[in-house]
Amino acid sequence: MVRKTKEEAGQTRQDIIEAARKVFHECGVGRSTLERIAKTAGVTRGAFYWHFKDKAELFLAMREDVFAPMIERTDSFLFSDAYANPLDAIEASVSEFFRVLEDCAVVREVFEIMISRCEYVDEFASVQEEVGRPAQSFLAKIERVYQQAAAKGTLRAGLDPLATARDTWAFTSGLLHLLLSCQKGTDLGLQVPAMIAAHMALRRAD
Amino acid sequence: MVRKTKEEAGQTRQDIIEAARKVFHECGVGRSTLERIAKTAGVTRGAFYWHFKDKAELFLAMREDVFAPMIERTDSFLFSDAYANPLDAIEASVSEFFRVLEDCAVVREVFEIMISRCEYVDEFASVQEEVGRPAQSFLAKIERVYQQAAAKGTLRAGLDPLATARDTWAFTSGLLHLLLSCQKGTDLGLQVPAMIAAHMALRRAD
DNA sequence: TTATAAACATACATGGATGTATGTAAATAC
DNA sequence: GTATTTACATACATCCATGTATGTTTATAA
Repeated sequence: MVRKTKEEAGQTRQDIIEAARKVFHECGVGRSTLERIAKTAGVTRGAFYWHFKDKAELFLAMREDVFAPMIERTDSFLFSDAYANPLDAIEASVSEFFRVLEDCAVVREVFEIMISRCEYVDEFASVQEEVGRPAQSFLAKIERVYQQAAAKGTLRAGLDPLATARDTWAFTSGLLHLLLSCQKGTDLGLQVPAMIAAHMALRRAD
Repeated sequence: MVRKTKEEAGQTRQDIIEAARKVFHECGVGRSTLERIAKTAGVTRGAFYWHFKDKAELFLAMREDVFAPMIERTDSFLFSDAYANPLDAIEASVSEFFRVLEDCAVVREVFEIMISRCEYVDEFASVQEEVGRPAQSFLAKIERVYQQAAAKGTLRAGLDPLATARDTWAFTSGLLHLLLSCQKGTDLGLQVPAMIAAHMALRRAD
């Protein structure tokens, strides 16, 4: 019972990714030993080295596993034409992001690992750039949507779309970090929807 | 030449803290060996174990070294009575924070270590709480100042001081994280003063 | 049907980090 | 001026994590 079918091998790979998430979250990436990850997945380090080059590659795989669907999902709100007011699309997209973060433990764990359980040095320095890229493109996206709002006259008079986008960008990033690292255990989570609504209300035309 | 005077011993301790900052910043806290920190400071691990219990204690000392003056400084702006408009105090305080962050390499290094070069697990889990406390009290402080602004009529009509404080709180946190982890190397730093000004302008009464 | 290679498990080699125990010279207390 | 303690340096014991090399079985291609 050594050689598995391609399907079974794929499952093993997925098992390792999920084990990594658990162990990374519990021990931090640096202190997580490949031995422990393998054991948690019910395999040996042999299986790990077969599927991944090293810990960094596993980390990226784990991240990609939840990142791609997440971005796809929030973008679907952001670029939906179901909203007459572009500001509603932004609010819905941001709200959805934090709703998933609240409801989905897997997503939350991955974000917690990335934010406060990983040291971005050496092999992980490049990882940090990859993590920063979605943030950068989020800024570009909401700037465009704010421009649409300005064109439609739903953005408060006098507001510059780029400046407004940057403010929302920082707000979103800050909320994420406060939720997952600084203010865990407080009731901040309950305030999130109201905070988002208040943030957006400030930039709506009267 | 083994026993030093109290003064010299204090200098040794400071040397170790500064060496730790360098090494932590370069290798990350987890990968930083006490051997290397000691060597960088020009001492041996013996000196380290004399002055500190373990790596976590050193980390806290390094942090305290720059945190306390930083908070004292920003608070002096926040609570200064030199500003007729409390919103100006908030803007000055936040601006000063990011100015120091930009100008002072030591401060920036410590924040970069705390944000993206440390894993907050085990002994460091309590450290994370300590790091979160200034954030929590910053929220309480600016809420009070926003209340003062509301009382003086300088806060935009209809804005709730607490909600407004939370927004500024998230904005500030996000800007810090974007600057130090996600967007290093971009020109975001240049935009900071304008972003702060725009953020505050949005909540000023006409 | 056989050869090949996939999908691991096992074994081994290596090196480094931590913590503690001990040694020691000089500052300081008395 | 002596005793004591400080402020380290040195030496030692222990343990573990990584990476690679090798072995083994079976799916799969031909």
